[in-house]
Amino acid sequence: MSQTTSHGRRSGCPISIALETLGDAWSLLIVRDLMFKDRRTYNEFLQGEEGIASNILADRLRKLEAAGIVEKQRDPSDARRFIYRLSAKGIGLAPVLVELVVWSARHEATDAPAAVVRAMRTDREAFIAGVRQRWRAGKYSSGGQSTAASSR
Amino acid sequence: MSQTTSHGRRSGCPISIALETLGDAWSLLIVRDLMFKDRRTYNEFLQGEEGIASNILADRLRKLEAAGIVEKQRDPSDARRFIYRLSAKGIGLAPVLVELVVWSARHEATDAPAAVVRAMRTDREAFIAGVRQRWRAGKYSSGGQSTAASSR
DNA sequence: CGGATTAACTTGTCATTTGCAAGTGTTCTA
DNA sequence: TAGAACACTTGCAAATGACAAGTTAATCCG
Repeated sequence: MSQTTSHGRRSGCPISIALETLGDAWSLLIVRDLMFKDRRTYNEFLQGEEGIASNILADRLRKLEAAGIVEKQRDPSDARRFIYRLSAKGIGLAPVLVELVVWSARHEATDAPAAVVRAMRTDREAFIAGVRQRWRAGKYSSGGQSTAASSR
Repeated sequence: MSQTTSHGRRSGCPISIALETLGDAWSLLIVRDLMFKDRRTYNEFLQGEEGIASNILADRLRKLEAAGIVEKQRDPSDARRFIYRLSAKGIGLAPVLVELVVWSARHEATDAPAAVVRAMRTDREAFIAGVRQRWRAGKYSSGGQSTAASSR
């Protein structure tokens, strides 16, 4: 590790700092799972369509928690489980992910429902507000029962 | 490489697809250099404050070009040089980077000028329009002479 | 014109990270 | 109380990353 600055970052650039935590192939997918897919446990992440390896998942969850993006707590109703949630800092990534989806859907062939992408573009603020609301609602309930990313 | 889908992507999720190109520690920094710092040549990227290794830089430039995010051409005024520019797809990442800067500046100690961050937040659309304009202006001139990221 | 310089890479080597398969320890559940 | 669930860990081979030292081609300078 070659570092120039006093606090161990490669530079003070906000983009660079963000990438030190999020700049890899998996971290933002975990955030996506938490934000849009309501996945909350280790096994739910493991079973995601991209097929993350278990050791990498454990490592990334640890780092996301250390970065204050994710919070971990035992499931009160089943002590084998841990429940992972986004922190306020984590849910703050919603605009970034929304813009990334819009960009990707515009330039690549994705399976994102056109209606959702349109909602992200045309009702951007409302869409993000909805994500935040769902997050707040899920904060104290174990089983959130809302649709993952509804348009409107 | 373990891939499930017919076109070699790990999934059809737009975020996952974007991360296959941009999900590493360096690619978005190159985009940042092109978008905000007016760096255009290999050596300018190399001299960036984060200290990318030369082989990694060459690799990422190749991949960004293959992904259609960056375009490469010989410098007409000096045939030793190549000039790298963002494509339309590349400049389309402006909203993503802007949101990333805003998020990062809010949650970490960065050296981003407060005025710039405020402009990004409060005049978001105007800021992005400005980035796009500078990009368009630089498209056919070799030596762009505009300030990197002015507020106002 | 010819030797020094500059620019853009490549190559070699070693350290770190990743991906896969196979465990391990703890808590439920029947 | 025996098994299954869950959240990891460990071991190892392969891929990727960092660092230093080339290499090749095009200018610049005398």
